[in-house]
Amino acid sequence: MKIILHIDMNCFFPSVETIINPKLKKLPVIVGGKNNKGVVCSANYEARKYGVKASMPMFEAIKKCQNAVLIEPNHELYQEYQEKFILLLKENFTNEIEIASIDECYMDITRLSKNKTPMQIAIQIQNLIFSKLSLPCSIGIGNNKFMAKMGSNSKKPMGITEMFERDKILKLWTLPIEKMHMIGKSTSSLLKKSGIDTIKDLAFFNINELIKVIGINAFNLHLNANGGGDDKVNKSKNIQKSFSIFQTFNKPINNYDDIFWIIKKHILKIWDFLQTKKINARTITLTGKKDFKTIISRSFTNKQVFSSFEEIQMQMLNIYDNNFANFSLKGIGCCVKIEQKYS
DNA sequence: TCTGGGGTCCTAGGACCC
DNA sequence: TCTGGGGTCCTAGGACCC
Repeated sequence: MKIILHIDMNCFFPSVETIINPKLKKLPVIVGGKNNKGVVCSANYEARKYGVKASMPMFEAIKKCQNAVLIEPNHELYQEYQEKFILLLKENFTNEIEIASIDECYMDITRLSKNKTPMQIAIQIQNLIFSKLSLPCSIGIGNNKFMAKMGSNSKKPMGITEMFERDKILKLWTLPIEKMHMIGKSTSSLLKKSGIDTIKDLAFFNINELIKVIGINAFNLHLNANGGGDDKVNKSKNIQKSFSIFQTFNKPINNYDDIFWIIKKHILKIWDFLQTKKINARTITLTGKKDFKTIISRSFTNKQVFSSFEEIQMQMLNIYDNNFANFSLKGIGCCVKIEQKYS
């Protein structure tokens, strides 16, 4: 049986901003879109006291917390701090780390737990990250990734929660279905229509009936609801697969000159990224947002990797001409799929 | 006269996450 | 006052090859 940890940085973006600018300490901080536009990426606990939550529209957040310090997201900075805490974990604990997102990772500590309990290791990790980087985190401990993730979710900030088989009945099954990892809006609404309101309901639901409700995904979710799941910490997932830039406009646009410059601007950033990282791409995707729900994407794959900025630009404009020319667009995004190197 | 089956690559869209 | 941006993974279907 493996021992898996899930490390989750607490309100990571505001925490990093506070390291850079210690004056923010104890002030309500909201990282998100500017000028009343966009949504909240992340808010610290001082702001959350006022009811500010991630993914809430900015205007609403500002209304709830008028004295909040507003900061535009700086992804490069957060990336830097992610690298720092991952390095810290590798140097002091284990290489068996799977990065799950900018502020979370899984660790396989099976081998480390010969001499210490998982709880002791988790406490050490939490203390180390806090003392070296001033970053608070929550940790979940389980026998697979799902249970570890559910553990770290259950106590924030600075929590450590065991989520083993023996904890299933009290800590997992009592949760409402929408609190389950990988169950979002659409799946939870399907499940609720079938009378599944808690994770326990899901665990006891007939698997064949469940397949009829949510399709092939039923197997995995049913396994998870019963406390099982994937226990392989997969280092190969740490490789980035794509890179994209998206921009939403105040008003829909269909003027070709405007479109041309926006696409060019996006591709310049993409080309710069490819050059800096010394990586290649041969598949590009243009995404157009017609309204806030209707998103269309069209892609093109070249025989060889693209060798110049101009080549990508030409193909991207081609995609636009052939698929989007008649629409007004509320947003435009460009994406490249990264070709993995073989060694 | 009938028309398999395995495999790969590509595309579009959807669900989910932070 | 409207509802961001950057990712991952999965599915299903079509084209094409042998």
